[in-house]
Amino acid sequence: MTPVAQMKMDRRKTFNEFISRKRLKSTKQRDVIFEEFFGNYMGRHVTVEELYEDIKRRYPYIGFATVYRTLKLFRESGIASERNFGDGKARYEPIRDEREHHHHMICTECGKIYEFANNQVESCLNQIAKLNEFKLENHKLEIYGLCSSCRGS
Amino acid sequence: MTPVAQMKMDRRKTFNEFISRKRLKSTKQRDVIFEEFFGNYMGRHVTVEELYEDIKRRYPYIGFATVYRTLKLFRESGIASERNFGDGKARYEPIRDEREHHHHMICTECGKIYEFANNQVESCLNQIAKLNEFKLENHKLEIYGLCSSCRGS
DNA sequence: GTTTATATTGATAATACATATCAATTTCAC
DNA sequence: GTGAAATTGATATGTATTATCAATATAAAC
Repeated sequence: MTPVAQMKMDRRKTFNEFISRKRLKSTKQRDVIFEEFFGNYMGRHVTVEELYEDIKRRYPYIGFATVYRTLKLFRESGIASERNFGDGKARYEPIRDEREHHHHMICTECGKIYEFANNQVESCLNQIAKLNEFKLENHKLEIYGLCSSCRGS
Repeated sequence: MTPVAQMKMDRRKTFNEFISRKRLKSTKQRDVIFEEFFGNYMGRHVTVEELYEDIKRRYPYIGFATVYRTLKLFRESGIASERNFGDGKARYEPIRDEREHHHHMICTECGKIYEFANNQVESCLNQIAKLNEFKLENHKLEIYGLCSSCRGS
């Protein structure tokens, strides 16, 4: 099994456990959205609108609000993260590795989103939190600027 | 002159230069909003609504849209920064020292916002940008978690 | 100082993203 | 299978922000 397939299975397991722990129900719609999200949007940052449009083509019976609600469930269950890069739209991203936090560089010219991870930053943040007696739950780090392609023009 | 008063004067100068460079006009409303923002909101993170309500008490003739537009001008001219801490409302903050970037810790329980600055993080980010041939324009870092008061309860 | 071109203002309409509502339907524990 | 409870999709509502526009204020030209 490929690592990606393995990961997807892990997320499915996590989500199923979440569903049963919270006494929720598993539905066809949630299955479809899960498959689409974890099948086609790995490493990407999809808006609700985009995911909905994508799903609607093959599953026209699935409603807009359901996509919203389901992505929120993904977030609550810890298998997806929600981001906001300043354009007013929430973006969702499948979580690949829950241990290694990664961050984003957003090109202000072309809008492309690059990812990076850095251990030194992580340990800095842990230290800062500790120093301030702050119990770190989550953190977000974004770099805005010009990517190598756009800085030339 | 106190450092704060000096800083305020510097920002005023920057803003006036911005105004004349862009062939905009200086108005009573912009003066009032400047005074209020740089007088009472240093080190704070005010929403447009809050600032508007505050100003309206003494200057009822100043409209909502004007406060919006003016804060946007402050941001464009580089004397204020805009933040979004996930509650859907933009928050504005006077820029005190343009050299030293600072960041925020947000308590998910009481909503209180703490600030911190860290040289090591800054140099890390510069390095990361350099490594990726990214021209760094701006960056945002937020830590979410429980503050020392809230983590006990 | 007067004229004139242009920016600004405030009230409000419009937009956009997100959430709430609710009757019909589906799921699942029994 | 039955019934309680969750879910769904369509749509209404809410909330933050932006656009519109006639009236007004500003500043440059004269």
